[in-house]
Amino acid sequence: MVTMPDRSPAPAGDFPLPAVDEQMCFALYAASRAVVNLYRPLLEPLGLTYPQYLVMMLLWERGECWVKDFGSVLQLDYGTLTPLLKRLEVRGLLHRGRDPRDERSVRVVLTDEGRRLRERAEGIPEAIGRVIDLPEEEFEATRLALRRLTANVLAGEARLHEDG
Amino acid sequence: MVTMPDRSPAPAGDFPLPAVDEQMCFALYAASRAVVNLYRPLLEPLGLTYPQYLVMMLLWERGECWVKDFGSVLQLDYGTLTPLLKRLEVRGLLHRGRDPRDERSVRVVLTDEGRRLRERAEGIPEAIGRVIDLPEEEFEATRLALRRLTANVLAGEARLHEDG
DNA sequence: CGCAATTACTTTGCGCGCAACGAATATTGG
DNA sequence: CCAATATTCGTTGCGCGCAAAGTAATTGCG
Repeated sequence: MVTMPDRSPAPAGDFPLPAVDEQMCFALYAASRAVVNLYRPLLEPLGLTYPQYLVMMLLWERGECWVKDFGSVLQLDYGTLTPLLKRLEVRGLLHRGRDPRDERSVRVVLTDEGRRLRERAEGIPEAIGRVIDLPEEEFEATRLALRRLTANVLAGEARLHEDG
Repeated sequence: MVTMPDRSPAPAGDFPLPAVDEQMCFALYAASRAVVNLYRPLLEPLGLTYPQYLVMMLLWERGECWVKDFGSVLQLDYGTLTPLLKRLEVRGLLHRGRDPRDERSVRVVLTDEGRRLRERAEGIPEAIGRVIDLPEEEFEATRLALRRLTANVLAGEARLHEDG
């Protein structure tokens, strides 16, 4: 890398592309990262990352899961889930084991320590809500709009794959 | 890892935690990843990842940038930007160089090849819009709701840091 | 002026996310 | 029953995203 001359190059011309910070995709990307960053200091005392917290919430809700359940609910693939679950197992929060009736499947169950961690996580959603501080109605409307958006995106993607 | 017995363990009890797939944070996380996945096949022919596309859009808009501009607009830190910009430089899409008037700052300018790439990217926003297929009004409302949400999150985060 | 604080960037380490490839088990069709 | 196919999971490689620590240049203050 070399030092550069002082002049400014000519701008790129007219702009058929919308400005980056006015596009839906960027609004989503920025909002998602901002919210995950909000969780970080609350999850750090529990020793959890945000995706690990999602996995633990599903386990707290169901008590047990198969790995493919995490995949279908959280939309994560095995390349992400396998090492993530291994780390949680090493930390003693869960056990993993093959289903004897179908040796392909891996069942995941909470340990007592994993169950106990739930109590320390109970205040998190409310704490997050206080910081975000949006009217309940607007908060709910935004959440539902995101679900419709995601559903449309996944449907559109499927449409592309089946014909063109 | 060992095979496991057949029985299901008892569920975790009552659920003061809302279900994972009904929380705002997960709606955001899922929507953001779904949309980025929608861009992937469109960006792959250009040899760009999604964050690289964001950087290029800002450059197409301004012609040149300082590294800290990417940081403030895209909310990315140097640990992400430095290697990303190096990869784009190796690909010949931009040049990086120290500002002779302030040797701390690094200026980033498009190469001719980087400018030419813009033409191949022009159809992307419209193609994405066709796949998402939401009424213009709802699309816009969701985008603005996300901007308000992000603004509130960042303001709330700042509030936590200044007093407690 | 001198020196502490600040700014702009780089580097390292770690945990995702995802594609691509591969392995093992289960299911289905002939 | 056997072969082809599908399902479930694992591994590898790469590019983010972020924290923490470090470097070099500039600014601000007494």
